[in-house]
Amino acid sequence: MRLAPRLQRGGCPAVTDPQLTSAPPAPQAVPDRLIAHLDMDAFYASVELLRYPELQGQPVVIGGGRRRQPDPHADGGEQTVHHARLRDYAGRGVVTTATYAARAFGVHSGMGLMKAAALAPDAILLPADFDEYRRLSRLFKAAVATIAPVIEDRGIDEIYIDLGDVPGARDRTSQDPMAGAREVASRIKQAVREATGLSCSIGVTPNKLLSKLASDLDKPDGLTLLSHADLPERVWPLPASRINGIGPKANARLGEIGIHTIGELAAADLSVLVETFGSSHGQWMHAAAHGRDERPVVTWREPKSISRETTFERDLHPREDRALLTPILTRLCEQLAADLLRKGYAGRSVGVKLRYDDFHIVTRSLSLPHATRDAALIRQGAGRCLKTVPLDQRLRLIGVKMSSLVPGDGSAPPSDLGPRSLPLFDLFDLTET
DNA sequence: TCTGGGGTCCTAGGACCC
DNA sequence: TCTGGGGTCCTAGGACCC
Repeated sequence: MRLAPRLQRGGCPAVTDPQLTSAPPAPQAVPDRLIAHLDMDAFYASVELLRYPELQGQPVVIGGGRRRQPDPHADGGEQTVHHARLRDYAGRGVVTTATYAARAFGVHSGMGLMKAAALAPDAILLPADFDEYRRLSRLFKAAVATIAPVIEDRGIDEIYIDLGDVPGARDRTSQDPMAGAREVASRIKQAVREATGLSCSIGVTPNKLLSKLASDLDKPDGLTLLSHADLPERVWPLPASRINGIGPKANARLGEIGIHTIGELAAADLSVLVETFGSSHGQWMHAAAHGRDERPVVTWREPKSISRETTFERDLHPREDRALLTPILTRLCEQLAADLLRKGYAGRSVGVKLRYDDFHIVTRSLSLPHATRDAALIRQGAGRCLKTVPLDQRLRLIGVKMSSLVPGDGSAPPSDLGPRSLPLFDLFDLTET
């Protein structure tokens, strides 16, 4: 069951429960928040178009292989590059991103490349270059930070920005109460363009949920401002699946009870939603459809887990292909150990993940006595996990994960590893046990 | 011509402790 | 011997997101 994103009370130091205060706070005294969501337009594909401007306007798909062609411009750029066509692809890759020209053929992120090739055989296929995408990601985020420093990272190509304390963002004119926010968002778009040569789309609303929706309303290169008053006209006609957190499963169940749009979800009987999705998820959905979301912009969180996984070029049998599987697993553990070292964490829990040829997934994990980032100990733990898993069916993927992360190398004495090992005194327990 | 890799959060049952 | 409840940790699975 999907999370019901918690509707937290955002950043209020003194949480005021109306039932506990003598005078309820005046609604006008609490100013609306001003939250932006910024989404880079077809990010990976647009980065590739910077590198290969001659592909501008053509259908281009990013995805698949790990090989990268030599940079045609590195040696003076005179020779013409011969790009791979989608029709020549054979393998198990998926579309990571597609240019808008390729999307016109029905190609979209997550689609198998073989299927995409059937739709757009002449599209150019480029392998992903994550180092370059990360470089431009840092550039655009740094550019935003010069104007609005309160930023929540949501991955390589999108962020939330709290505009609340940005000078001028709350300025209003008689015609436009959002004039200040509009001006600040325009400056942010301009700064991103100057720093990277790329366009982005921004939504500005009172909360993250609506801003995420709004940034998608006018893509590419859009700027959309919404208030709660705009809900009936701009948001309620949209499909329920546009709400961040309503995925394919929840959407299908909504369809079964006759709910297709956000407006229908907003009008739905709360008790029916709670009955269908459970108390927490049902109430969250109802609140979301009414545009209510108190989550704060979070500028930093500790990572919860770090993992490595790989899909094989062909399905492997756990026993027959043991000679192939063993070094793959060992290598994943070594990469994971290196990731932990680089990021400065050790983990107390080791887990493995297997995807069988029928796509069924099995996971196993175990807790270690001490946190570690040692490849050999990770490998040992993964081996123990594998002993408890069915191994009579071909595998498509194998993965290793460390969780229960602690900062450092895991060498701290056990007494520093957590509350479990600290003496606990119960002041109210006067009995001897 | 099936469907990558790296994450987060939630649920739920059982163990174990008080 | 049974009754009773609350809390935390561990583990497995699943939905969802970028």
